[in-house]
Order: sequence, then C-alpha cells, then structure tokens
Amino acid sequence: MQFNESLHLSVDCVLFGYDDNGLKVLLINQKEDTYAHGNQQPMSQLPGDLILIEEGLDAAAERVLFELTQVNGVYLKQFHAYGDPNRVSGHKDRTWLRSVRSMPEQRVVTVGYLGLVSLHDHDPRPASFAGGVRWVDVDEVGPLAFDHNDILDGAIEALQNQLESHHISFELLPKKFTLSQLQALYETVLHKKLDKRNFRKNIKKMSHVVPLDEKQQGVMHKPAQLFSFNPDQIEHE
Amino acid sequence: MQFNESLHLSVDCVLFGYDDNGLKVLLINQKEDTYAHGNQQPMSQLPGDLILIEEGLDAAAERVLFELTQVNGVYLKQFHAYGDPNRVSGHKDRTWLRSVRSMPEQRVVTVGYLGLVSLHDHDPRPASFAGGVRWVDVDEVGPLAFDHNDILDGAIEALQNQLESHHISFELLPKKFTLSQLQALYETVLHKKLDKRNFRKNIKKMSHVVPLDEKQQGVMHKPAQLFSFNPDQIEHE
DNA sequence: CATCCTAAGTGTTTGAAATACACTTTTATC
DNA sequence: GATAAAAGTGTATTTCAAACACTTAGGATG
Repeated sequence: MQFNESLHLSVDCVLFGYDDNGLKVLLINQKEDTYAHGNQQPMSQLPGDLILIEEGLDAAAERVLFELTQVNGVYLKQFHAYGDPNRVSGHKDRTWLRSVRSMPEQRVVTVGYLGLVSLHDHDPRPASFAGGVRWVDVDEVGPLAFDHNDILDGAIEALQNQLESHHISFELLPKKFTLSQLQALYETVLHKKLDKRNFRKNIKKMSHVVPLDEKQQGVMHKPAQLFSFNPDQIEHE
Repeated sequence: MQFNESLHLSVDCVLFGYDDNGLKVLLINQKEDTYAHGNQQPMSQLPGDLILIEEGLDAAAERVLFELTQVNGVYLKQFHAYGDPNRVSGHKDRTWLRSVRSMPEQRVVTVGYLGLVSLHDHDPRPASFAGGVRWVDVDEVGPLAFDHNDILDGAIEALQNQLESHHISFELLPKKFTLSQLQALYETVLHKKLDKRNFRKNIKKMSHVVPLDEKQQGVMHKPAQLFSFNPDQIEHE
C-alpha cells in the first residue's frame, strides 16, 4: 500500500464582504507575468495556500488570508474539505502551479473557510507576490482556478444556512447599522424579498440586536434609528 | 518558511448504529498486545486511517471503514476536519502509533465522517489487524484515543442538525419500520420526548414515508402498520 | 417658510402550523 | 373471556407566519 507520504494540505478562504452595493467575494489574480511563456490568461482564484507543518487549520486560514490580502481579525470558519485527487490537475492550473510551487505535481487537499467582513471596516491590499486583490460581486464571478467555483458554491450555501441560525449577520455590517440595512443583507444573501413589517417584528425578538440612542445623519429623508449587536445576549435566546 | 512536506491526512468514521436498544457508535480497540511493553491499557478509538495518495476523501472513508469493520455500502458524509497540531501527540497515543505506523511522529490532520446504519442490517466484524469492534451506546462512551471524543461530539451535533432537514432517519432503521420506531429514533437522537399524535401528523405530510400493506407480526399487542422509505419522493417536498 | 421628496416606521387581520391532551382498538397470553 | 401492552386516532387552543397601506421625520428646493 502506498500511503500519503507527500500529500499536501491547504486552506482556501472564501471571504464575503458586504456593503450597500451587495455581497462580494474576495478574489486574487494570478500574476500576469507568470504566463509570459504559456500564453494563457491569468485566472482568478480564492486566497489560499499550503498550511505550515506545525500550524492548526484555523491559524493557517487566518495567516494565509492576512498574508495574501492584509485582512485581519475577521470571522473565519471552516465549512468543508475538498479532496478530489484531480482537483488541482487541470492544464491551466498545473502551468500556474509550476511557476509558484516547488512540488507542483503533488496532490493537494484543501479545507474551505468561510469569512465575513463589513466592507465599511476592511480594505484588503494585495501581498507583493499576489497579482491583485479584488472584491467581485458574487453574482458576477467568472471561472476560477482549480475547483474554486465549487468551493465558492459551498461557501454560499454554508452562509445561507448559517445566516439565520448562527447570528452572523452582524459580521457583514458596520458596527452601527439600520434595520433597513440588516433587511437588505438578508434579502441579498437569501435571494428573496422580505416583508418590512414582519422582518422588524422578528428582529425585535432578538435581544442581541439593541437600539442605540443615535440616528442616521446626512440623509435626505427620515433618519433611521441605529442599532448595534450585543454579543453578550446571544446565549439567552 | 517550512511547508508541510510530511503532513499526513486521515479519515475517521463515526458510524452510528441504531436499534430498539438505542443509538450506538462503532469503536475499535487498539490491540492489547501492542501494549505488552508499555504496560498501558488498550484504548478505544474511532475507525480511521491514513488516506492513500490517489484517493478521494469520500472513497478513503468508505475503504477505511470497510477494511477495519467490514461495513459496506452505508450512508457516509464528511462533517468536519480536525487539524490541531497536537491532536495526536498525547503520550498514550504516541506509544500506540509507534507500534502501527512507519512515521509515528508525523502530524496528522483528519477529516471526520458521519456514518449511519441500521443495526438490523449490518453486522461489523473486526479486521485481522484491529483489536476488536464494538457497538457502544453513545451515552456510555468512555475516553477515546487522540481527540476522538471531540470528533464524536462533532458527529452527534451534525447528526442532530441533519436528522430533520436531510431525510436521513431511514438510514438508521430497518427497511420496514413502524411509526413508533421512527418516533423513538427521533427521541433518542434529539434527546427529547415527542407527542405521539403530533409526530404522526407530521410524518403523514412526508410523502417519502409510505405505508405498506403489511403489519407487524408476533407481538402481543395490537400489531403496528409497517412503513418504508421511498427515496423517489424526497425531491418533491 | 411651504412644498416635495425619500425612506423610516408602525398594527391588524387571516390562515397555517404547533401544542396539549385521553380514550378506543387489536392482538397474544393465561 | 379477561388481561396486558402498545397501536392508533381527533379536537380545541395557542402561537407563529403572511399579507397588506398609510403616516412621519428630515433635507432639499423654490
């Protein structure tokens, strides 16, 4: 029997960013000059890399995300492992891997991480060795390298499943937010319209969404009440 | 930077078995004579092993489960990856690993798989190199090797979450079952009592649970109607 | 300062689903 | 034919979900 003497393990981060313009995913571009010889288009991919030999999975995800995008201190949760033996062996993928890895032919199993940030609070910057970092609307993501489209689909599903059950919506909003913003977030992620009055009825039952003594400013309509999230209240529901 | 040139990947299977006596987990015993020198008690653990270099994760879980327990063709789904760098480095664990692995000091990341069987239909047999296979009541599981208690806890949680949403209860029941058996299964897994009449009202809405022209036999009380599960109906709900 | 524009904010009615609850039926045994 | 044991069944009540339209506050404009 041949064991996995040289199997590699990576993490890939699906970082969702949200603001009033919708839900975005953070993608990095493979550097153009990588393809100088191969005559290929550079592809986009999820930020991910091999984990270090003495590093936990969660720590690896945090580190990799930071190294590639400078994004730090965000919600990050494992959601699925991808281990198809051929997930990394497309022609384009191999060409690229040869340019950046010492053992490009090795099989790589990856653990997908779901990350959430408010676009108000975080501004990613590409690492020197990454070809660029972009927020792309989730509905406008084209073909990605490797099996990253599958991983993205898995992350979207995980996000939808967890949005209601796990109190994670606030991770995508600024610290102070209006109920209309919260509702728009739900509508975007769940892909369906919600009734304003019923939505607000439900939110009022959630003790971790607390009204502030503060209103929206500088809008040319009735200013909305601001709310914030109180993590201490989560357990008591 | 030191990459994971020799990181190992395994799968561990949490196979739940159910019958009228409750919910069991399949454990294997590390072989006693392994400890001849070390003077240690043999520990129980989940069936798991390293994956092969060209093998998908799901395939690995299937193979490992079969090799260790002869159990075959069951529901098996990935639920979480465990990658703490020290998850395998307890003293007892190292002693045992030295006796069965060529590179016992290597870090191992494992992917946990949740498996379901009806104890009516499957009878596990230990592999020659496993020290024994036992069904243990989930409430009576003692300390396991490595981080297998954590993995078991994760599997129980995953099972509870999926029981209602994913139509998997029938995986734990014989092909023909009574509604009382189905209800007892729910009560066991969810750890709460359910109302008989309300439970049956809900089941009647599920078109994939179909009544048979057949009744229980040989019981000294009113014989129950038998039901079976029709997988074709699942989509239409 | 009156008007207009824009999004915020607010209650009630209706139907559906969840809950609580107790007696009758069928078979095997003695 | 009496007994034991679990199967099977219906209704009333409460809770939750869904549908639905107008009034309010503030900024901008003339």
